[in-house]
Amino acid sequence: MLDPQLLRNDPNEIKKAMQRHGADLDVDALNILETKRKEIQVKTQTLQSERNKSAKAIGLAKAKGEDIQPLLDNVSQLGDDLKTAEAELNDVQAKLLSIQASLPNILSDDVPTGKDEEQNIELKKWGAIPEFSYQAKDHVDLGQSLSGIDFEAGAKIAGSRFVTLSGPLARLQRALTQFMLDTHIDKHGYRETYVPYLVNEESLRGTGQLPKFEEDLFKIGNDSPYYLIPTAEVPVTNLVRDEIISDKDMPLKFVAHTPCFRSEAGAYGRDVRGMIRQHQFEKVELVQIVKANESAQALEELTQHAEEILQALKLPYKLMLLCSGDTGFSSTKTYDLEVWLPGQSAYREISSCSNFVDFQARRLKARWRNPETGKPELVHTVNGSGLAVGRTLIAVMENYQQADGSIKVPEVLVPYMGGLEIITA
RNA sequence: GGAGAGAUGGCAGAGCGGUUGAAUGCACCGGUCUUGAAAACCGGCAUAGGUUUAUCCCUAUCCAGGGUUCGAAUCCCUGUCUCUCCGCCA
Repeated sequence: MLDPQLLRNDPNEIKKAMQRHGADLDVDALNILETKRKEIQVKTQTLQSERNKSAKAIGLAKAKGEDIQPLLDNVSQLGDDLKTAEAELNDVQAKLLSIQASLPNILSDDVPTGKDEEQNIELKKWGAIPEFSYQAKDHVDLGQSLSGIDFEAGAKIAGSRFVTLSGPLARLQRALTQFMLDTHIDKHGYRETYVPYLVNEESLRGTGQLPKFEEDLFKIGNDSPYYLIPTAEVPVTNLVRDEIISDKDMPLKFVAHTPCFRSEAGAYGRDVRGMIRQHQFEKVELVQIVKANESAQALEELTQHAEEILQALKLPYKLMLLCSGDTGFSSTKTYDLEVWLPGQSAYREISSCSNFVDFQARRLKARWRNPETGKPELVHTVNGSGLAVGRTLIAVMENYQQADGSIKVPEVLVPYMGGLEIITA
């Protein structure tokens, strides 16, 4: 959520910023509502003030044993007026809030203007693209010939966009997860966290998935529903909801491994082959809770931490700066890491790292106490995948494939594979 | 699943329906004292919103949402969460 103060003071400037992020703001409607809000709020507060005064007067009179009936007569109308005014105020404020909730974050100045992913900027290319003396196989073929990936079984048990892994490939996915966690914990200083995979509505509001993106989520129950997490960002970032963090605990750096669940409602026909786009996938997520002036730097570092995993696995990748049109709703600036997939002869997203500044924190009421002022200040939140494990598995399989269909185990993973160096059928 | 207890400031913990935004203690900040520190003493110390150059002032907030009342932290209802006992269970 944007700073309402900002919205009030300079709506036209916000409108411009919103257009860059592909949203619009009806300034006139906003101004009308704002004026109305002020008027009704003043009226309501005046009435409340009157009520409080007379209630006190009555209390005093009663204590002295005076006749309070005339005072009571005086306030008979007040209650109804107040109730009407309060109802009106609630109404206006709800409307204002829904406008605010629908507005995306203001993009950072260094985010290039652009329509879609075509206009993203390539900042870096790392690693040599492997060459094969044969037509490179994709992970589907590799996995089936190794009897380690079974899409039919996934479909039978659950439905489309589900998969089962077994044997060494299942272990390879676990090895990747462990390797990522260990690296981030031991080398990058993150704190391991275990969190619920089902969350309530409030948590999803906090991180901005609700109210706008409900169709991307799996919902369970109706009266007070749970949602399957689409990313660990939701439960992990909500750790700091309604908290005031002590200065000496800042910054907070969390890493969590969770399954992620996405309905992929808008993705019919996209990536239907293989396990690129699943309803359920594993991800290791990095979350940093930092002071306001530290978030830009934190994004750079966090992205670096994700890159180091790819480098350790010797997987070729590109670092992309997303353009305005491709940057997510809550983000001010996003880097994507795209890994090379020989089976597709293409780079595909494997990590997305974003700086949300105070946008999530405002909703979350996530603050830290600044010792200089003694006052609580909103934190900044930064997060990114470090990495999407399912896609990393694919990348390893395809990049480490050998002519006979076997897969070499990346050096850093061998200890996690119980010494196994080659996965064969 | 059954029975009971509870939810109050950064933390702990008081609070007869009536100047209670809330006692007290701890923590924190400033000061006195001290060679320095500790102790002691004095003072300050919630959050959000409205108005304001600013001070002031006003409003809201004692888990959440309703209700009773001139007036609710306090009474009633509903929900959420926590704790204790019993049962069940990985």
